[in-house]
Amino acid sequence: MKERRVGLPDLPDVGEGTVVLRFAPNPNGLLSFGHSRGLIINSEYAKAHNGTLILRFDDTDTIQKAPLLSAYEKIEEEVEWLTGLKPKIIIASERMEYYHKHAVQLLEMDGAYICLCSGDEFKEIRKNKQECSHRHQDIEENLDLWMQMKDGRLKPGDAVMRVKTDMTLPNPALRDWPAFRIQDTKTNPHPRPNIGSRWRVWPLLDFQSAVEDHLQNVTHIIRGKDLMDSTRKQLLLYDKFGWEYPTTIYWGRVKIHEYGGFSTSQIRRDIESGKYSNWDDIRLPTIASMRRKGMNAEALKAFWIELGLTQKDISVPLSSLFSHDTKIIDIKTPRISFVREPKSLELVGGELPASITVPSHPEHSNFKPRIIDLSTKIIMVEKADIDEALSKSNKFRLKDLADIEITDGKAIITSIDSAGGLRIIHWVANGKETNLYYNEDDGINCQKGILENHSHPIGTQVQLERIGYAVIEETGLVLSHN
RNA sequence: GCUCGCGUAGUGUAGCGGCCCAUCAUGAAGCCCUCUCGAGGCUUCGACCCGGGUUCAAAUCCCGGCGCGAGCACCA
Repeated sequence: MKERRVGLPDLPDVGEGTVVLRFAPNPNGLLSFGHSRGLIINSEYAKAHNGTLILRFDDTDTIQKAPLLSAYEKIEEEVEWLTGLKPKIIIASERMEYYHKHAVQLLEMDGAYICLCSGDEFKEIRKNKQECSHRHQDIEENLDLWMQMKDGRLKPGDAVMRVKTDMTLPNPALRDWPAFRIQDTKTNPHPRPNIGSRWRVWPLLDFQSAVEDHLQNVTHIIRGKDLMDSTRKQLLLYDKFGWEYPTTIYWGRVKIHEYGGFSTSQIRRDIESGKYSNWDDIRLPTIASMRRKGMNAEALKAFWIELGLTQKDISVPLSSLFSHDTKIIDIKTPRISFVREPKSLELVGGELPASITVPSHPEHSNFKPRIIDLSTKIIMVEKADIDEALSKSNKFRLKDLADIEITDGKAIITSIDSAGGLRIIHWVANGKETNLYYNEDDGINCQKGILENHSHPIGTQVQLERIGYAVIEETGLVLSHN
């Protein structure tokens, strides 16, 4: 039997120098679940090779995916939470000089031209493997047009800079791809105050990313296979500059059963319109939301490492992620009782003590035990359990308390010690009315119930016995998962 | 339409010429343990997309088919 490989495959092409990887989100919103893959895979390799992780903000679109000023710091914090690493920060919008410098250099090498075709016109030309007239402008003309793009004589939509590849390339995506376009930053200023309306001519992803990867000595690019053609475009650019392209690795598409299609832009609009309360709304597939619900960074890490780097498109249920999380949180969550649809029962008979002490965890004694006052002799149990009592057996074991027999709303104690063989149910004495919130089909459900009195601070993750894990918040409980 | 990529149990994943009547996890079923329907332990179930070829030998290499996905934006 061959040995089973565990964890991530070895990183290929690890040379003498330091390994440099990057994670490059658009700060038009906070990180979503999907981002965590790129972050974890790249950071794990960086850690394994004692290399560098670059967090690069690709904030070069001020119109369609305008950056969110507050996202920069928050993403940085999310990255540290998720990876445990302090990444090197690069902000594309603050590095425009470099991109412009390389643009001019490329024009001077006759490796690019300013194209005045409309998008539709060029689409047709590309499809037919033709060349547009602008392709044959001489270098001086191109440099002049570049100036016109920069100084405002050419308006957004009038011109783009295209990298001269080959219009007969079999892959249509690679034919003279666009590298720079004009954005009206007077009416749509960049939200970073030091950038604002300073630039009109902005690089597109393929150019900006390619140049920056070279400038940062990125050694490995690991990303989704939807960016394969992007690599091929960038390779053509690297050839012109005589640079060596990093090693690239791709992963396939992942779909989570429970998550529909969503985009950061859409989430942002929905938050702004009030559909969602914020980035940590429990319905959202964001890192902020998952964190709020108690998800562990380690679970996310284990989950993505398990999926690995295959290029096949996969679809996984959320329960697969939760099973990793359960393993991590089970030992560190104190147990507490929460009764949904409570029905009260009066305890009758038996030698009932005034209070009992119950452990907060079945195996670990590092939690303070719970002391439960029984002086009122009234307890609450779940309606579903009572219903079962009516239909099947009316005998139960109240967990950690007593064997009982239910008749007419009374719980007659038959034994304090467990006689065994009885169904064990949970209960609450002296609880507080509390709401348990959980998301289901893009809606928030609220389950009312009685939560056992406790002294856990806000933010504590607990296990609601027989129900699942939840986080205690100011306004109630938020279900993690069961 | 053109281009690229991918197809191993229900879901993920390992293996990438002989060690494979195929790994591990998850899931389902059952049992054990436990004063939770949680955790833990054990058992069982279940897969190499199809068809050719190469080879003494193919999940693994080649070709064809089929299926799935992505790119062809003045988004990232």
